[in-house]
Amino acid sequence: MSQQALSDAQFGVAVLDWYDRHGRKDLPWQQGITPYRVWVSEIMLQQTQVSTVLTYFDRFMAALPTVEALASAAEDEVLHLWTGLGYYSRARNLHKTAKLIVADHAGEFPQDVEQLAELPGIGRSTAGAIASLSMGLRAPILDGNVKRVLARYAALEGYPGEPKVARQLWDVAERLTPQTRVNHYTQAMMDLGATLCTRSKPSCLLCPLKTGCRAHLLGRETEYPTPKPRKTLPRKRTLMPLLANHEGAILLYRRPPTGLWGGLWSLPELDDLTALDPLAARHALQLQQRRELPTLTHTFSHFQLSIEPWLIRVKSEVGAVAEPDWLWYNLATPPRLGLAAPVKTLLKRAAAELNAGEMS
DNA sequence: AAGTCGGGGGG
DNA sequence: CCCCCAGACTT
Repeated sequence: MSQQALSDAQFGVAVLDWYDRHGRKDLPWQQGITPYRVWVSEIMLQQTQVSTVLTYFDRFMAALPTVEALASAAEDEVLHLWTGLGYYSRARNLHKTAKLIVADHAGEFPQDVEQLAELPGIGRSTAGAIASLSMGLRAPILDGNVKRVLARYAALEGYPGEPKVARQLWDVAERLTPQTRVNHYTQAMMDLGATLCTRSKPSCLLCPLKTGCRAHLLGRETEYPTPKPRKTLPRKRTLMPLLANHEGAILLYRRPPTGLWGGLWSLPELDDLTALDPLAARHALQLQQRRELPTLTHTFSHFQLSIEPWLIRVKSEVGAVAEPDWLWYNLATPPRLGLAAPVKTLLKRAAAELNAGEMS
């Protein structure tokens, strides 16, 4: 295998070869394959992990072995068989579709992706899965596994939930789907995503696509696909006192080596002003004038921090700060040390405030 | 484009 | 705790 990107044809060959060696072939819905069995399994597997579906599929098929049996079953019976699986509209749509197939299609599934996708509960991806897995039709799928494989293979930027990105993914999926053995190809793509190309810690060294995978070549596998953008980040607030002594120095402490702002020097964090007294006592400080500065908002990847800074004049005994991991940060002759970004901003503001105070 | 539907597994 | 899972449908 060359170290260059794979051609579309080579992609299909690599995937099919991997399927022959490592693809899953023993799942219940892979035995005695019919459109009905594949359909039921695909609906169950929507947003539901294989291990969960395993405990439902056989029982459902034993109770309702044919589309006719399902069509004539009571809805209560269908929902009973679905109990615990969640997303119960899937069961209701399953029932509806069974009735439609019996009534309008003589009990036979439409041999056509577009018609399949018109049925209740069957979208484009599920239609592609039914068509390819049970009918041998050349149709792409795009479930969570395949999205991940393709987004990494093409190093496709953007959240797949955006229509523009989804369209690009479908284009890639369409282009890479081979002309033959589409059933094995479809199964292999899902298996790749489920077993090797996992969300975290993917097993790239075992992957048949590693020589052509752009994300892997960039060493950025886990950066694709772009995760769902968090809408409203959790909000937290904190009060940061800028304790300024008479030499124009601010009290900082060093954060623990790991975690947020690990090892950086930062301002103390308090829930409110009442927490100030213990802090002052701890460092032998006499609190004097204090004034609130404008609130500063800092956004982390996982939450938004609202910082309420207070500039507080203090009188300290000489050499009072004896504890390790605390220091007086002299604004006039700043030492070279790591500062959290908002802390740096606040120190700058404090310096301006203190200078202005002296001039007035 | 965003919200809804659900229970379970994994980090 | 949060995110995600063989998505589809509604608003």
